[in-house]
Amino acid sequence: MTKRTKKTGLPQELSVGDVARRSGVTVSTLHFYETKGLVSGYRNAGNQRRYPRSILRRVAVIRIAQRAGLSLSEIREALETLPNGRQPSIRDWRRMSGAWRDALQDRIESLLKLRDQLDLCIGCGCLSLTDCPLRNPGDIKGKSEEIT
Amino acid sequence: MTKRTKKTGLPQELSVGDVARRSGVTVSTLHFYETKGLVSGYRNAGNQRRYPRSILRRVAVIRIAQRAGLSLSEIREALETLPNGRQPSIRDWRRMSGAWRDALQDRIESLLKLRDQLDLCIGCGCLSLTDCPLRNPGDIKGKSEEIT
DNA sequence: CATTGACCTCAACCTTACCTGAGGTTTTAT
DNA sequence: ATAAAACCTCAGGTAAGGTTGAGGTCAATG
Repeated sequence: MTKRTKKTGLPQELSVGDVARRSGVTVSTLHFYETKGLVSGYRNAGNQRRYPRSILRRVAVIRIAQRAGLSLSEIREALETLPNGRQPSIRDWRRMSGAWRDALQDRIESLLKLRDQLDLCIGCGCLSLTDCPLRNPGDIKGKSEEIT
Repeated sequence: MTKRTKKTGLPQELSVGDVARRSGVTVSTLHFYETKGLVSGYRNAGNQRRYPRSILRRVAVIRIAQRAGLSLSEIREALETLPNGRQPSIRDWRRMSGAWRDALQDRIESLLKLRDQLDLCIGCGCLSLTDCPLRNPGDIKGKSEEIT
């Protein structure tokens, strides 16, 4: 554990281990995120990673975006839109999370559609290639030939 | 293309290429599925794969289950519950797809929850570690210590 | 001031779901 | 009968998202 400020009991800079414990990701994941350009920090005299407390919010944002279905590279791109490497402010967070919410909504809608098709088709069980929406996601009508 | 029955114009047995064209997966995917125990067929005198027409339904079922979010090994397990390697009947299909529908429903619900939390938190932007549901998916209250 | 836990780098490995290509055989069409 | 198209096996590759381990350094503790 990195040393603590006497007054607050809160460390002002965090080691990888601190960040790992507090953010719920492993140290190796933090290293990995660093190689992918998702997080960064500085090094102390002994070449050990040190992070400002804002890293915690950044990692939280990354994990939320992952849950919403974004890939790490999409997340990196989104984080890169922050002016000169700033940590996400409330305003930034609002903009990014709004976009992610919409992507998430799209995903949800396509899953709902699949679920409804399943509901329909569980009853009939036909799985007709030309007619069943489950087999024909794009709604492309088959050739004249019968298939299944 | 495998040779066709004179009467119907429909091949009674299908080659990998036929299956690929008709099912929308590639030949290499069919090979791959075979190594994973998801599909099987027999071999002709020249060691080429031949499949009964029911393979098409089987592949369709696999792809639907994938879209619903199941892994290939889960799908294999489900297909293995079919008595003595039978192809899925309407009854089987109903049982499996019912279970998948429920798994899909769970996924949808967790995404909906995430979306609603995003909606709430887009406004506030706090991302408080101890209070924000987005940062605290399991609803576990943090330690006494303040974190972010 | 020595020990022990935490860190460092780098390379290799893991899982899922496939794809690619080399080198050789079989089928189909002409 | 022959050439082209399709098929075969097997090894190796890809991408994402990490994990593991070796060999060595740094820092907090008694």
